[in-house]
Amino acid sequence: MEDAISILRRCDIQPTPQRIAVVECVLTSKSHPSADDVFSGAREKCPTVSRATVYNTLNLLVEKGLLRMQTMKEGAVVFDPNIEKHHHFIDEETGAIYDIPWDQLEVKGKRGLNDFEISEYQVILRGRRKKK
Amino acid sequence: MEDAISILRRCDIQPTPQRIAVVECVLTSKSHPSADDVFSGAREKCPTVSRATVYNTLNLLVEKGLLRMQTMKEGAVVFDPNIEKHHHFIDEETGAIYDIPWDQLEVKGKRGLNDFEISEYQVILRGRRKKK
DNA sequence: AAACATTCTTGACACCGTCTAAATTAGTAT
DNA sequence: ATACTAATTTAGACGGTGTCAAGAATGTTT
Ligand SMILES: [Mn+2]
Ligand SMILES: [Mn+2]
Ligand SMILES: [Zn+2]
Ligand SMILES: [Zn+2]
Repeated sequence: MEDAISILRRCDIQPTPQRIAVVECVLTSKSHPSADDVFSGAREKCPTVSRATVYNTLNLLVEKGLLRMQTMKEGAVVFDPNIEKHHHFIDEETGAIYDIPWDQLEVKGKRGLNDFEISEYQVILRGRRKKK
Repeated sequence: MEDAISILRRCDIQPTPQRIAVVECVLTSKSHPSADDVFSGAREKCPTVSRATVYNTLNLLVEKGLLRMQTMKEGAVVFDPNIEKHHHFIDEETGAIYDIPWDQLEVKGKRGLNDFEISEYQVILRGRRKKK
């Protein structure tokens, strides 16, 4: 796993303790944390970090393409460290969001949408995860 | 087009002037209005209606299945009077949301998702609408 | 009219996300 | 090292969304 400082430097963002804490929280996450989740996590590594800095850093990471912002459930957007194209499954009971690999689903028929210039798309599935 | 009063009666909701105004605004809409859009519209028909009543009525209509709540853009959920299964295209420049008929897209490959019990799904496409 | 049930309005509240001004920090020049 | 400057962070205010509780209004029953 690449170092948080290296990641920030590679994107021309000065690595500060606050930003490092945010990066370590959000980029190592395998889930889809909200800004507040990241804030809580970053606080443990850097107890002085403020809410504004967390938001600023998250938005910066989105701008630089290290992170995707997704609006999939009401109440708050979530941040997705998985920047590869993929789909999502949302467990309606727990609220958990699962990544579905891109090649697991095939979407056909986009030829019919002549009026639209599609820059991206994804399938959003809802239901509940089978407990096995 | 069925009468707003008839719609409410059919769903065992007492038709009041406020609820009629909300229903007329949201169910005749061919777009995807936010709660605040509905509030503005309902105010014109019933200038005394309050924000709380608009929210209460919208939630009631969702419970009764006359309306779908969708979270597709950040900031506020939208309400969808089209309760048939369909997909959505979001114009990233204007924010407009367009319905894509269900049979215009085909999603295949759900066989691989054995761990998930899918109750619903939709494709969300983003881009910009071609001006022709 | 009086009592009751339903609905509506108002305003408070919690939360999300942005913004600004001031304070702190880091970097540079002398 | 000191002074100056630029970048960053912080704290709090702010506007917007959505919910809630208390009282007012409305409508129905006796
Ligand atoms: Mn979470
Ligand atoms: Mn709108
Ligand atoms: Zn994801
Ligand atoms: Zn729709």
